[in-house]
Amino acid sequence: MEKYNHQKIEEKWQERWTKEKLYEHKDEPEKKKYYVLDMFPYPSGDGLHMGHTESYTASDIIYRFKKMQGYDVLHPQGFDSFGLPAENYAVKTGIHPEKTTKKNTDNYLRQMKMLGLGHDLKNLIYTSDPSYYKWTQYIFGKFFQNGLVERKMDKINWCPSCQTSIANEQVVDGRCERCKTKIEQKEVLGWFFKITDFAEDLINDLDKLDWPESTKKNQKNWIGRSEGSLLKFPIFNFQFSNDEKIYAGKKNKIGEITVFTTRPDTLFGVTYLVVAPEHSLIENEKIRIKNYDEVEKYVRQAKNKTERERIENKEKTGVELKGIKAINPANGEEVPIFVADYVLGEYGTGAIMAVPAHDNRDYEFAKKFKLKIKKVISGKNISEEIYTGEGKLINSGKFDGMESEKAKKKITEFVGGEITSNYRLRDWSVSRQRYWGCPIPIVYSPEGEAKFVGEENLPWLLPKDVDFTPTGESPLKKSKELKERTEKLFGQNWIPEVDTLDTFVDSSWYFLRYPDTKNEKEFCAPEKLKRWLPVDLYIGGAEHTYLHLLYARFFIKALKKIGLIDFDEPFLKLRHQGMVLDKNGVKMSKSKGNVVNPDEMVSKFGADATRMYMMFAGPLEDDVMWNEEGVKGVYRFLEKVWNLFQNYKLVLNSEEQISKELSFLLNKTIKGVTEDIEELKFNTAISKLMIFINNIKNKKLSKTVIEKFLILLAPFAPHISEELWERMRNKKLIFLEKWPTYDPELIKEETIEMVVQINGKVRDRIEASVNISDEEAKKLAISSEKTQKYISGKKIKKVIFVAGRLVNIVIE
RNA sequence: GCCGCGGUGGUGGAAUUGGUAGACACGAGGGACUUAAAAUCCCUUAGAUGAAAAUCUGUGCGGGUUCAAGUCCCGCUCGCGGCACCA
Repeated sequence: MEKYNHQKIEEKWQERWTKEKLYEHKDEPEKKKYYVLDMFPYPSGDGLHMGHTESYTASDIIYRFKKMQGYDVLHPQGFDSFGLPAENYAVKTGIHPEKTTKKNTDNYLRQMKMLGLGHDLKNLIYTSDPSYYKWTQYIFGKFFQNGLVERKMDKINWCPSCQTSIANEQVVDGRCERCKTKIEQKEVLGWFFKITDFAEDLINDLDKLDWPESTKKNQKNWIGRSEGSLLKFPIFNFQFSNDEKIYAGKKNKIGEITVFTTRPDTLFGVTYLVVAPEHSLIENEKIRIKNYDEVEKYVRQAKNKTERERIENKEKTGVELKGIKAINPANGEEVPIFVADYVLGEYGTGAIMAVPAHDNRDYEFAKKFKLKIKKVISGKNISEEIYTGEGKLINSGKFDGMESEKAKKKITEFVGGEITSNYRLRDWSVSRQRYWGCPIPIVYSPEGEAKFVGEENLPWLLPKDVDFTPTGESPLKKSKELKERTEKLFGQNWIPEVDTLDTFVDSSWYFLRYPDTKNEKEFCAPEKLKRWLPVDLYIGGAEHTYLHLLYARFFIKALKKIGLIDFDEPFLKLRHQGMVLDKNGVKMSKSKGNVVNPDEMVSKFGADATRMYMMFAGPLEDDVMWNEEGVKGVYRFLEKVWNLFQNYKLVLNSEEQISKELSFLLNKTIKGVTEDIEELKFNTAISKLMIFINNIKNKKLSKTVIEKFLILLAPFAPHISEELWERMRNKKLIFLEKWPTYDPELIKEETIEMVVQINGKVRDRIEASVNISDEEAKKLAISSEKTQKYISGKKIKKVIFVAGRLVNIVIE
């Protein structure tokens, strides 16, 4: 008997499939379409990791399954190939990112083939390729022309030593992750996409998506809608007599502060206002603020902190703006105004009304600065002076006795405020002071006016004459070619934009390109968009919940608004894969030295076993603990299958008649496996395949039984299935076969094991007809010997019959 | 602190969505084959009591709803992930 040689089989079929162009997509318009999409990888030097292996295997299973079910399936792949690591590598080694990228993507492609992944390699996408980023720039231009892009000040983390901007993620304890230098905050002018314009739709449309509930909830919270009111507080300048503490009374109104509050019902309890360090009031009232030096110092300190530092500082800090006061519009009371960094410039209006009696943070602040605390809502306090819930109003003039809910509206009306929604979501800053990214297709006139370079000038190429050593300025600024190009096209003294786009821009629309990757006239032909979009199934990590998935949704909504597409959500169904941990449940990382890579696993166990174990270890969305002991289990299973079916002659009986029992088992397996794959429950699908094999020993098999089983196995373990399929003397590839269907008649059971419970405890099991009547079942249950033991002499209160399952006898 | 997810045998996990808890697999123990080992095959494997039949207990903890709870509700607790003074 021939031994199962995974290496030989896998290499053979990977070559054959390529040769026979199995994965190359050909339009089959008569079939129903199915678009299954992977989150394309960033091609790092480390190659594919096990997380990719897991999610790509999952989508590959769906691809093969749907294809055999008769769908026209699009299963593309590409690379998110712009990005920082390649640039950093270039700084270190002088090797151009283009070269690194090519090397890495080639390695990824080799690994994907090695795993038996069936992507259409004739339609790959590289986001760093001009033929792709031409359309990223085209879309940017469309957004620009339609008012969805805006240029404003942005705050970035700046490392003075590395001379570069640093992502939040790379700031550790306020210091640069790499060189440990203290990070500064720097203000730069940058481009923003107005994602906040779509906040409402981004929340509401989540309801129509088949996405994990947790992901939808998280996105909702991230966008963070809150209902509240905008209220205006007039501000006055106070004239003081000689003594600072005695002022002559309110004189001139100098303006007003608008606050956003979710609790307008507590307006009467306001005892001070707070503005964020960024608030324009401070700069505007410079002359009137008597302690401006102190205020300015505080503001400077606050602004220089990173976002995280500002937040981590639990102790409340702040400075009163002396010389000006605000008036509570509800009761005319004078209240002091503070600047404090617990109020954020970017949220709401950057100013709050403080109600220390009913808000935790205001309370802490008031305690520290010895400010008045005025209770205006009656409610049960839990061990503290503050009550943050709603209730009946007190100390609120004519609103006393009113419920919070109603008072919110009435008080807002009373002071001429406006009821509104506010979002936590911020506009998306897309400018990066980097080289290896998509150039922003903008040029500036000598007067400084920004202009889109125009579709005729796309792709607006990334210049090559650039030294990427960081100097504190965008690398493209050093390109002579870019400058000359700009002047040649637009005139003397025109200057190019030198920032590049956030790589999330590249990945926000790539799935629109796949159906038409070679199109030079459009990012995708309208009829192809119509046929293929939206994506039917998207598989990828949950870490993309907030950025990528939200940005892609925004792109679709923006493109629809502009009229370039006619659907409003990109991904109808979304599933996540879990993390791959080591066998002790610890995250894999280079520093811990516990990283397992696909190359190693495939050479040891083969692609089929590696794929199958990933899928068998647990539900797709759960974390997988990579345990080689566990891989053995599926390997043994494959060996068993191999040994059983490798020889056509040994396997077959001359007669095709198979037992009732076997056809029952086969049909049940077909049903179960089909339904499980449909729901991406691959672990239980595989267990059903195992059960089938465990139960066919000593049974007479036929060609069709074995073939049907092989087709069921094929999406999970494509190589071995194809090999055995060929050995069954089939000429056509297994993946061109039809997915088997089952006969519902053949899996009907005639008898069941009916459980008899007494007070909910199982006391007996009786063989009964599936169609047993209520009355008969109860009679049978009560008359059983075992049951009698428990119920004799007791009074039966109630008997419950659940068809096809059980009888529960309730006794006293 | 807030948000999300979760806690089932020695281990990974299953459970028709309120109806037989522990499918499938790993590991472990025993046996067969072998001079021996590996591989393979067969049996046992939630815990307790028991020679056995059997009985009781059991899905993080405490309550509740129900004829019936791993599944639903309330209160805790522990673990993981994310976000962070969001007014």
